[in-house]
Amino acid sequence: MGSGLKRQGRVGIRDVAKAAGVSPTTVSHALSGKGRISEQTRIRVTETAERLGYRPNRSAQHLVTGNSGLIALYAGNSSTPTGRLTSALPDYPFIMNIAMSASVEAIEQGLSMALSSQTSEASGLLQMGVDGAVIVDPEVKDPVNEEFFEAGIPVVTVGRILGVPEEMNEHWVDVDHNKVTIEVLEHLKKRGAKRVAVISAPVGPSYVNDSLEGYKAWCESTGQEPIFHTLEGRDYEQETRRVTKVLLDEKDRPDAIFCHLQPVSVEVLRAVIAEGLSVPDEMMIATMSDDTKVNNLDGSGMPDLTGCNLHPEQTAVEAVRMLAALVAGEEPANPHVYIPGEITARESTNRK
Amino acid sequence: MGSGLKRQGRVGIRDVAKAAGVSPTTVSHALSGKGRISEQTRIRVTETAERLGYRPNRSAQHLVTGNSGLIALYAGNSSTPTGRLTSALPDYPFIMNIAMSASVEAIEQGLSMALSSQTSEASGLLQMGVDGAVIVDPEVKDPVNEEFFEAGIPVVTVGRILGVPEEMNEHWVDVDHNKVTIEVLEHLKKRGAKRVAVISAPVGPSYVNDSLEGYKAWCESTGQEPIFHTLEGRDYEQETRRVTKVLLDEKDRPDAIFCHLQPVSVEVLRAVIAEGLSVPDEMMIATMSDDTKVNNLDGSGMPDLTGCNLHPEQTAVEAVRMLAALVAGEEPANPHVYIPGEITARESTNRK
DNA sequence: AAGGCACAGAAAAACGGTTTTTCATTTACT
DNA sequence: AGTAAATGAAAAACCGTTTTTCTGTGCCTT
Repeated sequence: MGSGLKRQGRVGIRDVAKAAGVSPTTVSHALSGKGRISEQTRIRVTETAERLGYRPNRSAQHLVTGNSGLIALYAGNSSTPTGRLTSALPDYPFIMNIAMSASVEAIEQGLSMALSSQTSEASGLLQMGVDGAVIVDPEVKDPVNEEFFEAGIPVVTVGRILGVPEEMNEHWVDVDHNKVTIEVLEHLKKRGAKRVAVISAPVGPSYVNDSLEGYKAWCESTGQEPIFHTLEGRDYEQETRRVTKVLLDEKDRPDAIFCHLQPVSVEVLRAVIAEGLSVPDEMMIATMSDDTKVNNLDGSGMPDLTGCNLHPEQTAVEAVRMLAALVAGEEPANPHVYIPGEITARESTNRK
Repeated sequence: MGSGLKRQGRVGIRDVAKAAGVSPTTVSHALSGKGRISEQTRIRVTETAERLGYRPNRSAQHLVTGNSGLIALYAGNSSTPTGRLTSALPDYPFIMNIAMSASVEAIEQGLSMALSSQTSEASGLLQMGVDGAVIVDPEVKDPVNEEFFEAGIPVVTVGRILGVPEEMNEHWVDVDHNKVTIEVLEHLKKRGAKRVAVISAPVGPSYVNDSLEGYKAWCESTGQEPIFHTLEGRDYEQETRRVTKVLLDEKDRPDAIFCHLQPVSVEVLRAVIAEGLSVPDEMMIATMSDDTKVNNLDGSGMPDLTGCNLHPEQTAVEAVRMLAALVAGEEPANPHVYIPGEITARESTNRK
């Protein structure tokens, strides 16, 4: 008997209360830390709950607190130069890793997360009454930002929105692109690079600014003249080849190139090799966004690309935690979180 | 006043009841079609609800029905030969598109969806009490299948589990790979191909079998001798180059190659061009999995790759709908759904 | 004409928590 | 000593649905 019944064995707050010899109220208070109860009771209740494997029913919690328990993850149309209007989510492993980790962390926090990569979807979720949103690589131009802001629901961005008043972008998590850029530059220098050029992603996302700032500061301190190109056109592959050619044809040719985007660095790698230069001996190449699946080019005759581990998982977890706090009405410990990234050295910079 | 209060204006079932001059019970019945009420009342109530913009509170619904309102989307470790143990989700745009569309359809169905790509995550969600799961490209070997099955929660797979008893894989949505394969072969033939070779993904997922079956049937009917290679090794790029070389060196060389995997066909394209053959004139190349971002190779000097539109969005929607029905305790209209795919002809097969 | 039976709808009882209110003890203060 | 305040915990109310049970009707049957 009972095998056909749903969730029948599930232990509820009343079971815990009975087992601990207290009232349901006390259990609720003990676990949430909200009421006034003695430390002794709190401990006893907590242990009992743990022992029985009590898990509060999320629906019941959300019902009484009045929120939906749903958060949105929005990664809008990417400004990276793919040449087509494409949503960022499916295309970039970095963002996908964020989505995955965010999803499991949301569950952990008693929330669930819906994916959206288009304005209409985001608006739909807003109508639906989401409790909050994580916006990945936000852009000033994107109307979605304002929509969420005006709806008054909490938002945490991954990356900052540049050029808006502080109160419109109060909470964010960001990878320290400035620092990781400098780390890469130092690495290149240590491996013998004399002149390092940068091929930057199109301006828009904050990471582009941060990285370029890091580069300029580094040039300042090392005395190197800055050499950088920012991609702009619709066809990034062609643009990349053009820029690469310009760099290779310079009288005082750089001997290392650092690109923001992984596909760009692959293209650079191809172009450089096609030009007859050896990598890494005559030219070192590194990328900021790292896609391990693609960067490991074993057997293709091309060296594996040095990249950066930008810790998408950790970034996601921090963003969701911050958002969960905001949704619960608490002010997060720190409204701005920087995640450190680090270099993943591979063959393309392994000059001896 | 009230601006600080949460969701205060939200219209509930009582508001609708009051406006329609009936009891909340009647509203519930009118909307769900469950109780016994007159057609006239049902219409009046439905219109009132519509007019007021009534949206049922999901948490309240889930609370009373006893389920969590959460479904899992699981895409396990891919068997495609990346050479590394990598989770399928972030790497394949096809799967990501499924995840995105599934997420929004879940919301539409009053559910929310959690992503998982690792056994541990899937198990965690199971513990958490998910109401059901969508498993993408399931494999017999994956213990997750059995775990869900034994937990007795409804599962819909995208693609079939081969070699298990019917009752272990009752519900699935599948793209008709057999048919789409034949469509590609017919396309190649019409463009003048005399001998078409196939480079297949490693066996495991049902689509590999289906496609190869289609190929064999087509060969049978056209009288062509089947020429196919199945990738197996850990290093698919090297393996692909080896296989391509074998094909090119044959005495009666094929003049068209159809690959299951998009990265494989890119590698084939490179190898063929490197060999000095012109595409599509001397060799046509097509792929089954289509990644528009990567296949459009404008400006790289390589022709765009002909692929197949496998309709990941539609697939996802069907799968989630079926699962939603199962979760609600209904038997879906059709336990097996085939989604038609079609060819997207591009330059790599545009022989004149 | 009375008993039974559909029928349409309303009232009441869950669902599993949280929050507010109430109550019974201590402790503290004049 | 008597009252006020502080403390710890229980009781009650509530969140917004669905489900179960109940109440009137009017109609059919005999």
